[in-house]
Amino acid sequence: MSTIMGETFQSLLGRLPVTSSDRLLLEMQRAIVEGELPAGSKISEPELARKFNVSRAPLREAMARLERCHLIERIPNAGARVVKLSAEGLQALYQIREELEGLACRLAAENMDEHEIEQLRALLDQHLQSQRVREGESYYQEAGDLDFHYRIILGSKNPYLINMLCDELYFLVRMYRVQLGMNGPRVSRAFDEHKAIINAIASRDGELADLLMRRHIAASRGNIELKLQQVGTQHD
Amino acid sequence: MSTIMGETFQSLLGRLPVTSSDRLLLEMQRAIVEGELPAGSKISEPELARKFNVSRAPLREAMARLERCHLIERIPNAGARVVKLSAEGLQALYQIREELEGLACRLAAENMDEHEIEQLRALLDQHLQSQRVREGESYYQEAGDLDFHYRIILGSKNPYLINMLCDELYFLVRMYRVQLGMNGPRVSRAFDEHKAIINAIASRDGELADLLMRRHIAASRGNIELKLQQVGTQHD
DNA sequence: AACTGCAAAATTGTCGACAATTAGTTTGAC
DNA sequence: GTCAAACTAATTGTCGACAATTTTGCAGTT
Repeated sequence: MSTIMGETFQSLLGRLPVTSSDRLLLEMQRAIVEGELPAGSKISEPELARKFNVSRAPLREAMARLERCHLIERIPNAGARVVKLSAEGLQALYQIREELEGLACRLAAENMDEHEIEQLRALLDQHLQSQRVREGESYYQEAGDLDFHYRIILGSKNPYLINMLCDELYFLVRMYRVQLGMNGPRVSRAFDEHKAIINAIASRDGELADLLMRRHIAASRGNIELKLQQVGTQHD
Repeated sequence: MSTIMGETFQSLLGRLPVTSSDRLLLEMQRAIVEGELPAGSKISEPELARKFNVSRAPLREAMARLERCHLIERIPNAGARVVKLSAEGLQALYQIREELEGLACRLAAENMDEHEIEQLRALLDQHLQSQRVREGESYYQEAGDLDFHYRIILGSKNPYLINMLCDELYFLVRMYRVQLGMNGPRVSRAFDEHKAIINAIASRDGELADLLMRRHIAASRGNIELKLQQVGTQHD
């Protein structure tokens, strides 16, 4: 239904970005996730409206959607700020991720059809090749990993779950990953974990898939937590 | 920073409804939950704007927030419709509720302080008295039950979890409950389950509290599913 | 020097009108 | 008679300006 430019990023719930508000949302999401708009920085509506050459109406709508995915925080009559990354935030976010993606795995084991599972396997093989090419490189893996998680979440066939994870939580997850990176031995280990999860789903063992996904996410959290400590909490 | 007038009613994520958009949101939430705006009915922006004597700007913002809590569904250029209740929707919603509220219980057992637990106990006693007065009556219980769940969710101290459950999912839950009712022997049984959950939290047994809450929600789902079958799926 | 009150600036919230798409319908040609 | 194309109508999306609050800075007083 989408696949707009080869890149199958399910950015906007399946519909392609045509309106000004959509483009603004994508651009600002990217800018925040990649740190171009620094964490904690204040966002001025008139200023950004000028910068992007649009009126405040679509900008406000985009900001409402940014707030929805927790990338900005609005204080009623004092403006909006880009969210700050923190150890507490990471923990709170990943607590929910463990729970919801575990559920997604369990449901995916029940609801994904054989064809979807086969596609998921193909995706993993493709990642393994890529990994072999660039050893320990993290960036492409970052997108690939998300793509893997995306497909499982979609495979759960639960619309609320899909909405929550893909549209609300994942941009924050990406923000932590992009700004704190994922590399080292964790990369290849993640592949193995992915493989195990697929196997569990393919054998329709929802309980096992659930457990493996929780562990996978917990390990990922541990890795990011480490980075966060190294950098120190990013204060203003 | 907040706590503007002593009353810390968490109605709108902590801030009290002052703006037109806020009032619209509350009014439309109520109208949809109570069925005044029928499920599946089309929502016309100009029409509603006239009806509420406001411009389309705050109305659109309110509708964006209604979409966020799944009370309406927007099709890109074809208008918005009030969501329809269905057995599939109920199942999908309660799958997530079980997971997230189970987590909330586990976290509440860790993070609620003694004072909060004491207040929760007082709330339950208050409900028992009310119940004794009006036997089997469901409506007051409806609000009371939500209040109970609310406090536990808040007790989890996880902001993302609080946001998801209290601001996004609970209006739909209320819609199912209000339109399909909860009565009969389920009412008094729910009280006992609440009591058991509190006890688990008070004894800091997060695992047990988690389990009990999942069962409690599963039972509630079974009850509503029954009603849904009796009424038949509400088509247009 | 500190506090109170007022004023000015900035910001958010709201309005009415316009523009761009899209759906539905009518009309025309084959 | 059926298909197609254009026209009409309705809806959504966008704009620039205005209104209402809130914050900030300044002045005057104690």
